[in-house]
Amino acid sequence: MLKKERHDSIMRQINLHNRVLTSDLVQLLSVSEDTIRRDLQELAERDQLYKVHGGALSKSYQSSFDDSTVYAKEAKIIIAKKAITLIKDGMVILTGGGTTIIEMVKQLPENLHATFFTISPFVAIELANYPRVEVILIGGLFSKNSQVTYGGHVINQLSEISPDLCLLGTSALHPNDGLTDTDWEINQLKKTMLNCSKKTAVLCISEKLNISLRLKVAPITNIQYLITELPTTDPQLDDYQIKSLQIL
Amino acid sequence: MLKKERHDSIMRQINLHNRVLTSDLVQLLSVSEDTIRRDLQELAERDQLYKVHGGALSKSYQSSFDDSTVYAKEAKIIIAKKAITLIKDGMVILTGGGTTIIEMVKQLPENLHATFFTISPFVAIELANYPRVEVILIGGLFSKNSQVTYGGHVINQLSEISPDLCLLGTSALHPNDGLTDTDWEINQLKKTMLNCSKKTAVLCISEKLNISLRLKVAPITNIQYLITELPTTDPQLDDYQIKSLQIL
DNA sequence: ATTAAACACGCAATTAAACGCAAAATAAGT
DNA sequence: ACTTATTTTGCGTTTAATTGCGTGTTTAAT
Repeated sequence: MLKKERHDSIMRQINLHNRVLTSDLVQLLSVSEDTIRRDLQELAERDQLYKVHGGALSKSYQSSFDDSTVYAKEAKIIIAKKAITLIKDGMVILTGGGTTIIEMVKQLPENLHATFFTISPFVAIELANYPRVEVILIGGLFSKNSQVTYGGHVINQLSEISPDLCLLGTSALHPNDGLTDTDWEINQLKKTMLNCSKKTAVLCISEKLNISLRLKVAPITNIQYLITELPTTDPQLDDYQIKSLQIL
Repeated sequence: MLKKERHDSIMRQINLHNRVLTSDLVQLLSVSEDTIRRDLQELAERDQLYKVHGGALSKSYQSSFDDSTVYAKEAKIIIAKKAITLIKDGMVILTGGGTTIIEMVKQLPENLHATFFTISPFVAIELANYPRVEVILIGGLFSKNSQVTYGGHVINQLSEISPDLCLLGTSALHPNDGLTDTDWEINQLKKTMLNCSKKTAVLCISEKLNISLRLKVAPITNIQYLITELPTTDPQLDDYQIKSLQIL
C-alpha cells in the first residue's frame, strides 16, 4: 500500500472517530508500528492531526471538548468585533452555540435593539443582559455534548422563522467541502439554520480552516460571510476568495 | 483511553459541575485511583484546576453556576434531599427555575434514569451532567428577570405534555391564599405547569411561608407535596396540615 | 482517640516510542 | 534491461512513559 493511501486512511479514521490508536492502525493497515508512527509523525508535522502517546486525535476535537478555558480567546474577540459590524438595529438574528458566539454576544453594543433566536442556553443567558434585545430560546431536546437544543422540535420551529442573519460557529471549514461536522443531529440542525436564514456568517478561528469532517453541512457557496481573526489579505484565506463569499 | 482524552473528560466534568470527586472519575473513566490522582496532579500543575482532598475544583469560579453565594444554601440542600425522594426511575418531570431547583438537580443520584422538561436553561445545563437523564428545554421568549422561558409558545408546549410530577420553586406560600406571585406572565406559566402535571411539589424555604403576593397562582389544595427545610412536625407547618397536602 | 477513606511513594509489569541498521522496494539514469 | 541512488520499511534493541498494586502515611470525621 502506498504511503499516501495510508495517510488518507488514517485521516479518514480520525475524521470518523475523532481519535485513533496506533495499535488499531497497525491491524487495519497491516504494517509495522514503526511505519504508523512515522506516518503519524509526518501528519502531525503537517498539522493534520494531534499526536499523543498511544495514538492521535483530530485537531478539531480539541476544542469540541474544552469549552471553558476558552481556547484562543484573543482570536475569538477579534472575530467577535468583526461579526458585530454585521448586526444592525432592528435585525432578527439566529445564532448557534459555542464559545466564539458567546464572545461575540459579550461584545455587542450596550443599546442594541434586536431580536435574537438561539439554540444555546448560554447565549440566551448572556443576551439577557441587553435591555433592548428580545431573546427567544428555541426549545427541544438538550444535547449533552454540544449544549444546544436539537432534534425535530427545534427543526420545526426553525422552519417557522426567517431571520435576517444566521451566525454560526464552526467545527471545520474547507474550500471544497465547505462546512462539515461530525454529529448527525447537529448537522441537520445547522443545515436547517442555514436554510431558513436570509444570510449566513461563519465565525471560524484560523486553525479550523482547511479541515474537513465526516458530514457535510453546506457548500461554501451557501455562506455569505466568513469571519476569522486573520487580516482579509492573509494567504491562508486565498482559497476562500470567491465572489459569493465576503471575508471580514 | 488516551491520556489526553481523560484530561479533557476531567476538565469537562469540572467545567460543568465546578467540582469533581476522584471516586466518580474512577467510575466514569474506569481506571485506577492512582491514574486519576496522577491526572489531577498533572492538571493542577498546569493550573487548570485546584486539587483538593477527595477530588478537584474549578479554577475559574466566575461561572453563572457560582453557588457559593446562594442564599440559605444549607436549607436548600435539605429541601433538595427531601425532594429527590419523590423522583423515581422512569418518571417524567417538569421543573421551573430558581436556585432551590438547581440545588435539587445537583443532589440527584448519579444514575437516575428519567425525563426532565424544564423552562430554565440553568436547570437544563445542570441536568446535562446526568448521562441517563433526557433533558427537554422548553423554548420561548426568555425572561430577563426570572431567567426562564415564558409566553404563549411555552404555554402551548406545556399543554402538550403530561408529566408525572411538577417541581416548583416558590416566591410565596400562604395557608389560605395558596401559591401567589408578582409577575403576570410567570403567573400564567406556573398555572399551566400545575395544570398539566399529575402531581405538584412545592419547594419552599420556611421564610417564604405565610406570605401572600398580589397574583394568585393556585389554591393550596392543588398542591400535593410541600417541601421545606423544617422537620415535618415543626409548628410553623401546623397551618398546612391538610389532608390533600403531604408535608416532607 | 479511633477509624475509614484518601493520599503519596516506590516497585514491577506492561506498553509505547526512539534509534540505528540492513533488507526491500521504488525511482532514475545509462 | 541493468545498475545506481534514494526512499521506505521492518526488526532488534534501547529508552521512555504509563499503569496498577502493595505499603505506609496523612487527613477528615466521629
